Amino acid sequence: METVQDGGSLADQPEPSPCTTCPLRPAGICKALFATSSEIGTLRQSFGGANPRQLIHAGGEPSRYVYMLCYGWVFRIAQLGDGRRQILSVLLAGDLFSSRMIFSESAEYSFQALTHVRFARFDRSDLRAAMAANLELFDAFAQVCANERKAADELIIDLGRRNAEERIARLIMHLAGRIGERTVVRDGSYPFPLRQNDMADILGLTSVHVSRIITKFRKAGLIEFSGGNLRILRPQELAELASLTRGAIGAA
Amino acid sequence: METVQDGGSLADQPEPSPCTTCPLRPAGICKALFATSSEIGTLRQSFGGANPRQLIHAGGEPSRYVYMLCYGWVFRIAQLGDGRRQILSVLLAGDLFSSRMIFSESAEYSFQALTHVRFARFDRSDLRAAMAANLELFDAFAQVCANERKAADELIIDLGRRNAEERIARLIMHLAGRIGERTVVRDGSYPFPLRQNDMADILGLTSVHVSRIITKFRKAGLIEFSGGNLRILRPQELAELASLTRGAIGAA
DNA sequence: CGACGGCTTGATGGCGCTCAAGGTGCGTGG
DNA sequence: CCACGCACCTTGAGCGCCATCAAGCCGTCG
Repeated sequence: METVQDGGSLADQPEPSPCTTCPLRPAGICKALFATSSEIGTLRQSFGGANPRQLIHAGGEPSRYVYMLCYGWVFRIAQLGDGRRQILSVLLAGDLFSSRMIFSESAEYSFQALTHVRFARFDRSDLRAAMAANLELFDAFAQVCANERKAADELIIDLGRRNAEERIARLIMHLAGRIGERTVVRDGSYPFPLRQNDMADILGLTSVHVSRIITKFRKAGLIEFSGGNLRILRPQELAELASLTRGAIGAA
Repeated sequence: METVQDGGSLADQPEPSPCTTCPLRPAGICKALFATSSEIGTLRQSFGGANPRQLIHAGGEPSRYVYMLCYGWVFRIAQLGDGRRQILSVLLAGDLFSSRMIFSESAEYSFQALTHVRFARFDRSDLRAAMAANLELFDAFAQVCANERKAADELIIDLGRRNAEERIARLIMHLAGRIGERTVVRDGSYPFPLRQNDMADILGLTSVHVSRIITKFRKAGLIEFSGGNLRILRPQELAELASLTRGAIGAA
C-alpha cells in the first residue's frame, strides 16, 4: 500500500490556507480554530490526501500530528490477529481523527480511508497551546470528546444488546443523520460509500448476514441501496425498527 | 429505591476534608487536584454515599456536580425499554464517574452502586475554572478522557468480534489488573463483587451462559470464584484465552 | 421456616456464522 | 469489442454458539 500523499506545509506553500475557502469553516472545531485571527497565526498546518482503502495512520505508530478530515470518509479500525477486524468509528468531513490524538503520542488503532480523502494536519503542541490560550477552542474540543464518547456508548449498546436487524436500521439512521448535517438531502437520498462488508465490520456481523437483512429491508420497501447511494423510502418504519422495537435508551 | 445519602458540604462541616487522609490522594486526578494548595481553597466539595444496587444518578437528569468515586464499585448503565440492560463501564475507587460530566449538564446514562460506596462531589463550574488555571489538572483530565475512550474501544472489539469465552477471560484479566493497581494482591486472589448477571450485562451475554463458561474455567483449574472473591490460578493460560487465541490488537 | 436472590444444569431452538456457488458490474488488456 | 479478472453482492444448505425456558440447589435474611 503506497504512502499518504503530502500536500505540503504552510512553509512551502505561500498561497493562503485552503481553510479560507472551506465550507466546513463556519462550523464546529474549524469555527473555534479560526475564531481569533491571532491564534491561527501561530498554528502551523499542512494538508494531505489519500486514496480509497489506503492506510492513513497505522495503529501504535507515534505521530506529531492531529488530523482533521476535510473531505471524504475515514474508518478507525482495530485489526485482530486472525484477520477479523472491527471498525470503531466512522469519520465524516469536519471530524477530528481522534480526540485522543490531541493528548497522546500515538493513536491505538489505525485510520483507513474509505473514499478519496483530504485532511489537514496540526502540530499537537501548537494545538494544545492554542487550547490553553483560548477557552472557546477548549470547549469545542471538549464537545468533540463528549460526542465521540456518546457514539462509542451507543455502539456498545448495539453490539451488546440488539439484534442484526436493529443494528443495521440504527446504523443507517445514524449515518443518514450525520450526512444530512453536512449536505443537502433530496428525496431521502444520501451518498453512502460503505460496502456491506464495512457495515458488517462496524456492527459485529458478517457481510453475508448484512446482505440478507438489507435484502429484507429492500423487499419491504424501506430503502433503496445501490451504487454508493442510499435512499430511505420509509423513514418512519425504519426509525421504529431502529429504536422503538426494543425501546429507546433512557434512565433505569 | 431510597435516595442518595448526603454527607454534608464543606460549609456545614468545619472538620478538614476527608481527602486529607484518603489513600487515593497521591494518585491520578486527586493528586493533580491537590497539587496546588491555592486551587483546593476555591474548590467546593461535598461527600455522599450509597448502598448496593442503589441508583446514584439517573440517566438524563441534569446535575451541577462531577462525581469522584472514593470507595467501592459503580456501574454506568444503559437501560432499554424492554428491560434489557447494558453496563457501559465499571468504576473503581479513584475513577471519575464520567469525564463527560465535566462538560455537559447531564450524563446520558445512569450510575448505579454495586457495593457500598462513597464519593465526592465537585461543582462543575469550580472544576472547569481550576482546569483553566492549572495545566497539570487539565492534563490529568485529558488522561482520564483518553483512558475511558480506550476502555470503550476495547469493549467494542470484545462485543463485536470475540466469543463468550474470550470475553469472559478478558474481563477477568482486565478487572484483575485494575484491582491490582489499587490494592495489594496475595496469591492471585482479588475482591470481586460482580455477580455473574453483571458480567453478562457487561459482555452482552446471558447469566446462564456466563455460568457455563465460568464453570468450564473452574473445572479446567484456571480460576476459583465464590463469595465475592476471585482467585486466578493460572494467569498464563487465562491470558492466552484472553488475547492470544484470536490475536492481540494491533496495526492493520 | 419460608422467601428470595444468585448459581447451576438440562433441553430445545433460533439467530447469525461458515462454506460454497453463482450473479453482476467494472476496469484492464488482448 | 470482447475476454478476463476482480470486487462485491446474493442465495442456499447446514451447523454452532448462545438465548430461552425451566427446574432445582444453596446460602442468606427476615
